[in-house]
Amino acid sequence: MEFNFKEIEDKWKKVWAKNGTYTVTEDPNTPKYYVLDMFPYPSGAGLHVGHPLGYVASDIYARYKRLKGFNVLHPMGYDAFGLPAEQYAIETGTHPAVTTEKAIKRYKEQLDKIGFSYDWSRQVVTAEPDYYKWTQWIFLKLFGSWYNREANKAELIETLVAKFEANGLSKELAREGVEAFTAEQWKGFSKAKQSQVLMNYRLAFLSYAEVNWCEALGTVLANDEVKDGKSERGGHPVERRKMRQWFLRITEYSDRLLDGLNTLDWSDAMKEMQRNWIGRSEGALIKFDLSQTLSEGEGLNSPRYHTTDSQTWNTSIDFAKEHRSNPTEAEAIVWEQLRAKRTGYKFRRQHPIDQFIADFVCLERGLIVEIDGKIHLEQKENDQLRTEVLNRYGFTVVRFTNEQVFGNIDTVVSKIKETLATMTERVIPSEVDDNELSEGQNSSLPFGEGRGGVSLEVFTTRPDTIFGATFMVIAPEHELVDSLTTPEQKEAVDKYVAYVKSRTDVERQQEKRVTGEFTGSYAVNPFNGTPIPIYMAEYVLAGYGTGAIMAVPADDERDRKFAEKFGLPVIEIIDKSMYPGATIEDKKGKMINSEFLNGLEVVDAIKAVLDEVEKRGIGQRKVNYKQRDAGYSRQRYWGEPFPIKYGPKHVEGFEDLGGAEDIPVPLSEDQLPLVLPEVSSFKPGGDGRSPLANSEAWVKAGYETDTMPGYAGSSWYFLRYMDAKNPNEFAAKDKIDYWKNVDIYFGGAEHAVGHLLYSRMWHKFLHDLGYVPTDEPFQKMVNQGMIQGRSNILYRVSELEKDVVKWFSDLLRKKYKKRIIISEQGNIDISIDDKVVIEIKRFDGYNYRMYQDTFYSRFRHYTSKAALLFFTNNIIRDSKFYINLIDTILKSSLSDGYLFVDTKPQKVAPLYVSNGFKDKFPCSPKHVDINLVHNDILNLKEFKRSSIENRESDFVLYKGKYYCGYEVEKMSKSKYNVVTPDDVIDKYGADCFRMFEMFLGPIEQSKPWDDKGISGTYNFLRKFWRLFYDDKGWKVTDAEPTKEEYKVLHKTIKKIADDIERLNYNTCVSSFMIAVNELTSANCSKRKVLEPLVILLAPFAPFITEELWSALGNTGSVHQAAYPKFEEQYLVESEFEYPISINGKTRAQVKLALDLSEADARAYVLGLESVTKWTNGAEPKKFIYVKGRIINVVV
RNA sequence: GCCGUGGUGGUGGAAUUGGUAGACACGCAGGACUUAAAAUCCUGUGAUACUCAAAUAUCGUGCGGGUUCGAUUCCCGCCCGCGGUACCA
Repeated sequence: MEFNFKEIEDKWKKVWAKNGTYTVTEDPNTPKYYVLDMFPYPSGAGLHVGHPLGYVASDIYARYKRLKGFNVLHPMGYDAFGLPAEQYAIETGTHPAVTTEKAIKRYKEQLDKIGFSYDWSRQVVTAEPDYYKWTQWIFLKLFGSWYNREANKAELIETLVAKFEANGLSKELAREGVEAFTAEQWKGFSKAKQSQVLMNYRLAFLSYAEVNWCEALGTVLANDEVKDGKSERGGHPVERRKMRQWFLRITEYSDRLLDGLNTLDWSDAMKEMQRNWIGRSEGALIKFDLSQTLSEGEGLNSPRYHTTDSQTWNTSIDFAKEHRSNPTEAEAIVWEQLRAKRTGYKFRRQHPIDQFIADFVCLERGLIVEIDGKIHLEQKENDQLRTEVLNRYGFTVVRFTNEQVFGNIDTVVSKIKETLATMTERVIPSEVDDNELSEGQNSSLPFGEGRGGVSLEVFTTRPDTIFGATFMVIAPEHELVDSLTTPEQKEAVDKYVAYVKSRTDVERQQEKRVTGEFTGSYAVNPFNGTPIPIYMAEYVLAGYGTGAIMAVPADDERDRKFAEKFGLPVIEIIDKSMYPGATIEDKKGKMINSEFLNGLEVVDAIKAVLDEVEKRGIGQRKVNYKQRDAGYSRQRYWGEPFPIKYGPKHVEGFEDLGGAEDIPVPLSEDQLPLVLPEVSSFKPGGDGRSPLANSEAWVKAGYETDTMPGYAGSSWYFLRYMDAKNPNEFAAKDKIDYWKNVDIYFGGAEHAVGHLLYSRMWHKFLHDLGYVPTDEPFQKMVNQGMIQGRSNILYRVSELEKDVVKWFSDLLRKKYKKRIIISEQGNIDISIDDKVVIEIKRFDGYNYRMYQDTFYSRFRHYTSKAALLFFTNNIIRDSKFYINLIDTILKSSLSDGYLFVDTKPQKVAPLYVSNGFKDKFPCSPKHVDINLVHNDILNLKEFKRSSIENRESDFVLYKGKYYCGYEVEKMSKSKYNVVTPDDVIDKYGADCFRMFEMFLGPIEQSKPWDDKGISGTYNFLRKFWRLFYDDKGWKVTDAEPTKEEYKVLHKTIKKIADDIERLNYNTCVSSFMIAVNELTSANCSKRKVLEPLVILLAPFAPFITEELWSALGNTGSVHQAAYPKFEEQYLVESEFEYPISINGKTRAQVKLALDLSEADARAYVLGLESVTKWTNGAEPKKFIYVKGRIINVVV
């Protein structure tokens, strides 16, 4: 009887489904075991061969644990919200729900084919309201909670409010940016003000963060949609833009997330990555005063700029700074218009005047611009008073509303300009004495208030190196950039800031070139007053520490490079001569050139300098975390809606606010789920808002238009599996108490610092509120490697002028050698012998006449040379013609006054060149769907049919064919390199597919997909089958196995059980192969050997084993059988064949009894001819005898 | 850049605690069966040198050093691939 996998697999799939073989229920009498897979995002491309790698591994483990007697929870579901479905919706108009449902159906089909033992009754889908109701519910809990640092756990916000009501803001409760208040004051605060204060505590809170804004697409882009500062789709410019967004206060959990790692059975690598991500470092905040002497900024001595007294300045400046870094959207827009003297006058923003902070002020003319409808309401309440006071100091105030700013910024700006035009220099009324106001300034008030305030604060982990700090570096987006920049440096700084703005954080840190710019200002070393120049550079990020560093070139590699490039001094401060081999960053050595620190060891110096810093009040010790609070808003449609309305218009009880609009108010639990509305269009809602803004009803109701990010639903799904259909709770308490947490979690290492940190935080949070009994969600973690794809690459020819000029001039240079000159400026791109000049333009498809006319008028006067206008598109396609043309002109007399304009390009279409030509053209690589490619040859017909853009494409072929390049990389839809398991299963069956994936190599290792070796696994299954059946049929006997046959069995039992526990599945498959090979050779078809072997193999190949189990006459399922016992007695050996090494090199083998003593062994071995050959009879220097391992003779 | 991880025959990989490098499988070559092919089975297969052959020697785990009787395994310094780098999932 032949092995017919199709029949067998169909048959048992049905039986399992009918019998509910894999359905589990909570059973307090059986030990539980929870085996979890990272759930997939159901992409339109379907499951690819990389997904099942982890699923097969976990399925084997789950099945193994069941055979070992555990009650195993092994569920599957879908992370169904996500960008791809939304992108598809934008392109095609298909609702993401439809796309997603289709994809899920396909995934389910594919998964079922592979024979997984999932309990499908527990399936969850994050995009279904039944599920996201609870995601929203948890969000409400986060919003309604704060982190009590004293209790070191999250608590409901009510406990905080109670504390405020009792004692006001106590020292323990102080948070950055929260102004002190008493209990009485708290009670007197408006609802809005209270809400604003509480926002500093909530675990889900509103704040500001930069996003990738693409004006042309009118949308916010994900980081991987941005390449080189341009949008990946369309190549439009992308800018960083600040927006108000939701955040999760994960930083409150940083320490617990770190400590928790010690209790987890994860790989060291994984723990290390999380530790480094959280990045706890102990150091100090140190304030560097700004230098007065070296700055030449305006107004230092002019009374006109003294706008408040020193005490008020000091309290106001913190507010001002805070506001500067967190402008409202309207303020940000206005600032864009006012900054950099765009109105002709210098404006400052968030500038303290008297006891107030002006939004924008032009000190020169005394004009204040106020934007209303913003967060700091305390100012609003004093509008009247404020205007009066400001007038008294000689200021005029103009006000605009948010609506005016959003509506028409141009009108606002021209109004400001008009007002400025009517004003003269600021007149200080006589009754005000500016000098009086500025009394005491020389000690505490800022030199250089005009340059941003008192001091520059840095965070450093190496305060001991402060005497080696020869310059400071601030992030280009640092809040003080504008004020630190001197007029002379302004242009350069603006240019640099613009450059940095176009780059992502990753690009900035990757940059190998050293870039930066001098601000023109200086700080002073707080210990010895040495002036230190302040630079800005992209390698300093605003989000880390204070966004400013003291650079110590002697002790930091990056700082050193920077110093070299900008010619800054290096002061050696640590003598490492007594530590040879210590690297520059090791904390070893003796301090030198460091005043009071001289002679101290680095570790002691750190302590000493910290004490001194605190004593002198120039800074304090501080623990800093690299980890930031987690951005939780996405300007997208396909995500969970926030259960939030904005008061007061839309929420009862908020009538008392008068005008303010942006106080978030949570929905009540019974209003959940807040279901995603239908929208008229999936395109962005305009002005950076999500497509939800396209729903009129939604906007009218005052709902938040952003949605939650991808990780919202996936941060807690493993809890829902415990009680997937519960309509009343996210999961019932008794079920959570039974299943507790995940025992083993299979997933990719790519989630190390995203999903795995967020989930841990959510779990800890739910634990704090008493909803889950465990503090950690995933006890053991297995990282399966990725199966990489083999992508195919097309080479698209660039038609950018600069690329083409370079390429074409290189071509010409080959022919004319040194006669070619490339011109950097003007209209001429290339000239040859000054006889022929060539201008190269990228033709945009319109205005051909315009190109022609400008060209003629420009070159008409050229009487002694030929001027040629070529279009990039045309030259690339027919370079021979153009070179011939040039050649003809050079050789003839045509050149005098000859003007040539290229004919209009036939079409503006992408041009691709075959691999082999790619170096001959200016090309950029582009992925192509591997389904359109066979053996690296592109199917042109199908390619052209695949999209509108492709239909227009042109090709440069090699021998009549288009050869693609290839690359091994992540298998993903966006790289068009997905291989699905379906074909493999059709051809070889699911058992074979499972075993082959395992056989490929260790699961934690990545490897490119290649099914070349699959026939080996297939042969194994057939060989196994043939132990039971031959041509004549069933051949299993009840005969007693031989000792050797038992040995084969028990060797295998031991090996398989050991390897499964260690998750070395690839060697399991090898051992099965060895066992089958040995039994085949021994012609063994004995039940006593084969039956246990069937059970051993069952977790790997569930179908064939079930069939054989039933054929052996068993009634139940093999997957519910008992795991075979290993018996040592069959493996006991009395002899071992020792390798005999001479000087560590194996030269001979000899069989010796295992209980032989060293002396006997020595005598015997040294007498061997194969040994005396090397020793020449002499006594060896050494004789090494490792029992059961090796014998080594040293001569 | 930073963090993590990997590099072994023509290929995927094995070697579990420092102890016979290349298990198992693919591929390839030769042979058997067959009219033939497929399938199946058998033999060989790291490189080099020598040899009719058997055998033997030298080299060999990304590169360069080191520790050790002995290193794929431990240490130091490099090179390259892959994953992550906070809005792909």
